Parts: sequence; C-alpha cells; structure tokens
Amino acid sequence: MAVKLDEVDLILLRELQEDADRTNVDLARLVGLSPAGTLNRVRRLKESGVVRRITARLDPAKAGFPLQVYVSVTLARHEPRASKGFEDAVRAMPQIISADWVAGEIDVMLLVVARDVAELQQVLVRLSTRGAQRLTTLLRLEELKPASPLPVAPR
Amino acid sequence: MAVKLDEVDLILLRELQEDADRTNVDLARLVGLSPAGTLNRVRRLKESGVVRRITARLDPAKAGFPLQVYVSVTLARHEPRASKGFEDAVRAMPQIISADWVAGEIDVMLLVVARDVAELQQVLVRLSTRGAQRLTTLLRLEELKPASPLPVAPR
DNA sequence: GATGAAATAGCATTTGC
DNA sequence: GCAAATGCTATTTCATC
Repeated sequence: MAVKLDEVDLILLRELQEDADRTNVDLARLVGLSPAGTLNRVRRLKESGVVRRITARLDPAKAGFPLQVYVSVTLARHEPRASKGFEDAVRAMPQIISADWVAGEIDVMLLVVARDVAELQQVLVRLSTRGAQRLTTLLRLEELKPASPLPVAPR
Repeated sequence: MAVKLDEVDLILLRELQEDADRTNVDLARLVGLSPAGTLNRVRRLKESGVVRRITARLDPAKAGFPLQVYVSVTLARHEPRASKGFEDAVRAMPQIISADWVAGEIDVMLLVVARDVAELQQVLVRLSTRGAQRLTTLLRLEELKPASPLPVAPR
C-alpha cells in the first residue's frame, strides 16, 4: 500500500503539506533539483496517489460556520442494508465535512459544521432518522493544535 | 468573526477547496472575471484569513502511516498549569495531526497517525504521562466520506 | 531511468484606465 | 474591475550521466 519514497520525495511532501502555494521553481530551489526534475517528481507523487489533492483550507468560523462538532455515532443495526442507508444520508449532508468508520466504542466518527444551532440540530435529527441509535456531540471549543502535516520525514 | 463574502467569493472558495491546483487563468474563466480581478479576489481571501493556507493532502496509508486513530482525552486536572503541560506535549508529538479542545463528555479530541502499533502506543503512553487521565482510542477503519469542502454556497 | 539545460508558449502580476 | 504589457514560470524536448 505504501509508496516508495526517497529523500527528495519526502522533502517535497513535507513542503507541499506545509505550503503548496509556491512556484515549481521555488520548490526546485528548495530540494536542489532542476525545475524539470522537480516537476516530474511532483507529478509522480500526484499520480501515485500519495498526494491526493491540493486544496485551500479555510477558517470555518470566518467562512460562516461558527459551530464545529465531532459527532460519534452508534448504529441501530449493522446489516449492510442499514449501513448503506446511513452512508447515503451522511454523504448527502453537506454539513458533514468528513466521516470515518471506526473500531472501538462507537461505529462512526463525524465532523460536522453548522451556521447555527438550528442547522446543527437538523443534521442530528436526520442522522437519528437514518439509522443512528446513539449520537454523542462534542462541541469544538478551540484549536489546540492546527491541522498538521503527516510527519513524513525519515525517523 | 465571519468575513463578508459576495457571490464570486463563494464560488472561488468552493473551487479552491475542491482543487487549488489550477492556474489563475482557469479560475478566472470559471468565475467569469479577468485574471487580474481574480488574482485580487484570491489575494484578499488569503489576507482576510478565510483561506488559511493551500496545502497538499496526502493519503496517510500511502505516505507510510497505515494506522490512524481518533483519541479522546479526559484530563486528570483542569488547572491552567496542568493544561499547559498537556498542550505542550501534544504540540511536540508529530504523530498528532490535529487536536481540539471540546465541550462534552471529554476534554480533547486528537487525530493520531502511526507507522505501527508500537509507535501508536508510544504516543498514548506519553499522553498518559503528560496529564491525560482517560484515553479512548478509535481505530479508523475506512473512510465513509472523504474530507469535504465547507458548504460555502448561499443557502 | 532519471536528471539537467535550453526553448517556447503561457501565465502571474503590475500599471494605467 | 478590465485591458494591455512585461518579466517569469510551467512544460516540453533533447542530450546526458
């Protein structure tokens, strides 16, 4: 599953995770390769899927979503059909920013954003009616450590 | 807190969250503005802090981190001094990809990556010795819904 | 098999409107 | 916000180690 990465790849990954808003020439200087070589490396990293995408990360509050909550979900039933219905509901709700199946005390962990309490409640209600048996809501108060790059450096 | 955003800003934010790996000219065509105008808009979005940064998002497993876990933490003590020590420990551990103070059943929600079980355990032990009273670990099994853009479109 | 250097086309960015 | 202009950059090609 893991892709083979040499030293230069690791530096590129580190830098691109930190700040992808740079010219290829800057990157080239950074890693000590020619622009052409750097371009090839980066293309390969994208094609191999190690780099999934380049995206803008927003400040949720400034973008109009002052409420951010972790929602942990226990499903009422675990048959594939029930799960499928729940999955569809999750994917259809734009306020759900990410969702993962997990192993542990609960079944699914969600990250939900909302413009106000009413919108949040709407999401929670819909989850309840689409297969969630128990919902636990954790209101995000403050960032302790911001979204950080994967520590791809050699150990 | 929220920044004033008009229709064009919202389109730009939507597109940049989806794929920031495009030329300014492409973006301009997309929103129907001149390249210069588009550049100004994007610059303003970055300066205002709505756009925090442009980053590469990696596939954790392909980047060498097959283990990803949510770790919920209850602190042993809640005095500022104890919290500070815990915060420092969290910020110092590169395997902790993000961390948020939350309100609810627990105090802090972490996202942790590791190359193997030993590395994960090392993180958990360190958290325990730095103020965590109770740790609950949720192993991420499978992505139900991938990291998605904030739904900034007008309602 | 990947890198570097050179060349071209296209882009980012500025200025004046 | 637009249009035009300039200086750089992305990207290709080809030679090279």
